[in-house]
Amino acid sequence: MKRLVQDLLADAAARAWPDIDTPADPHVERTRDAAHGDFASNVAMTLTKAARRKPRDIAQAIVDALPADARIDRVEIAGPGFINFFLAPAAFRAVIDDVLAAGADYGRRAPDSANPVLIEFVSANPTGPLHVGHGRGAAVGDCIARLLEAAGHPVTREFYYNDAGAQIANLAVSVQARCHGIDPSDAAWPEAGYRGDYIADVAAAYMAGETVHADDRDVSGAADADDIDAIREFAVAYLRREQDADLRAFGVAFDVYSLESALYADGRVEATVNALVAAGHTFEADGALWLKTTDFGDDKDRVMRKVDGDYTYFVPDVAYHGAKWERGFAQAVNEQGADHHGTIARVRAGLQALDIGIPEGWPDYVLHQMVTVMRGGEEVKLSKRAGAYVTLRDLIDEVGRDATRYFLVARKSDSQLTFDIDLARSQTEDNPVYYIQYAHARICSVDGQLAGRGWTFDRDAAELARLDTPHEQRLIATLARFPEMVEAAAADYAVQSVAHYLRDLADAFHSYYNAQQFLVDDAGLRNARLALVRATRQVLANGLALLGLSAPTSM
RNA sequence: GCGCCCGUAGCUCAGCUGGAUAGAGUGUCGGCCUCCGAAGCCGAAGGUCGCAGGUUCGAAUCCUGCCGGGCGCACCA
Repeated sequence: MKRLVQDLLADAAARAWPDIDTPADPHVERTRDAAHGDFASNVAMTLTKAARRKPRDIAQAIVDALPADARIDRVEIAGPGFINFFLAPAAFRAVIDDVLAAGADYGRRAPDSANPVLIEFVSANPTGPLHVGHGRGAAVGDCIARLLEAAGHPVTREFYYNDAGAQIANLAVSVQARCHGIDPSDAAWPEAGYRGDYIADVAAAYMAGETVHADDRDVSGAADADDIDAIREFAVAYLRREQDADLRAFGVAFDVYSLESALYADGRVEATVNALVAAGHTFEADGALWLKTTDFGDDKDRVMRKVDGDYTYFVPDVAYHGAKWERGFAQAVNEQGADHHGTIARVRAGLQALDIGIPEGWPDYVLHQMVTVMRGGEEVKLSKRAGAYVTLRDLIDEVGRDATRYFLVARKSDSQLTFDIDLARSQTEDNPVYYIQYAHARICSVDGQLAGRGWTFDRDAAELARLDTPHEQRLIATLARFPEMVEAAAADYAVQSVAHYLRDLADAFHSYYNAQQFLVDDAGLRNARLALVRATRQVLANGLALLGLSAPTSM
């Protein structure tokens, strides 16, 4: 509908002012106040300079040139020069049939294989259990993936992790110490070792010769406390298995796992270094090889190869993203914690230096701010080394999967988030997610009542024209807004919009429910109201699915 | 010191990329179940949109400078 209004306006403006450059895509928005119609546009105000006329005069000229359309009831000029559109009631109500006909596809665009998107998220290193911050990344990333799918993109969910490097070496040393019976309170405990109790679990499993399955690999514990390579391989597999179990419990699944070690094994890292050297963007200094990332907007040059001959993590990062590009993803999204924002400029710079046609702003980044966890009125510090830990698993167990997911996506990811565990637990009955799910369950319940009274829903008997109360108007308008919301949220990676929309929709429904009886004797009215309510249930379910939440039929 | 993010009702947060009288939830106060589920509804109170300038018909939104909070600034990832 918004599209229609935009097209009419563009047409009218062009005809009213053939000489000026009128917008092909004029700004149109939904009104907040019903007195302003259903849609409003400010085009007239934006043309004051070019047309050298008063905004209201311009608006009048545009309105005079507006093509007639049966779907538009009337058009008014208001305020400083807004053009307000009032939809024809029949066109307005058509959304009910649209929803019922489309079902789970309402608000979704047909998949377009020409626009695949890769979204990388979580990407936690296998050095410990996932914590709340990873949980936010998982919830936000998965929700973005769902939004992009709804917007018609084939989506690949990818998890990248470092399975070599210094952190992993530290992990292996920590597990080895536990294998030798050393614990963090002993003098012999490694300096920066991971102190968490889970390290002891890994060591025990390794010494017991357990076999773990993770990421399509099986690894058995060699039970040899002196074999550091075997320990490392086992520990990585063990912790990856644990992370995946938690992610599955959270309703998050990945299509592809990428390992940093693979980039070395297949020569990709070496090839990337050679390409960068050949492109002339490198130099040697102080015994190290550097990349002139400052040529591409970074604030300082970066070391690629250290004095000891090893590459810095930044090199495989560039190699990895170069590979992503070559896999055909013109759109790629990286969802990460904001504490890694410093790497963005250098990764993009490295990709520019490769000179293989990657656009400057590629890939897109969505950064989520820190999650502060409160428990017992105190902040719980998240430190893997200290071992004080609020795991994602804890939250799922204590707060519930749906509520945890909802809380983690209901806020703009740019904002810091305070997750009060006690509050989330004690407030389970006041939880916003229940408010939304309750609306869905209530409608299902109405359906049950319908059958109990010997009626069935009959769309053809529904007299939709009788849906004229303010509650009904508001509910219909909210249903009509869903596709626009999905499109905008997908374009902006704005997961919180979905949560807020669902709140609004549930609100519109609950008010209606309390104001009007649906199961009335008058069949024309009853079926009309049922059509509206069923359409509402469908959109609630579609929206909940975008967040990865369940749509219970009873609670 | 430099860079990024955030300051909106007592508290937690929205605000559709510059629009009309700044909105929800929660908390406080007052109402609503012989009636499809009260995990609900209706109403009241609650604001210098951190501060100061600037841009223009119009600013919570864009620009600049301050103030406050967070996160980064490795030959760690």
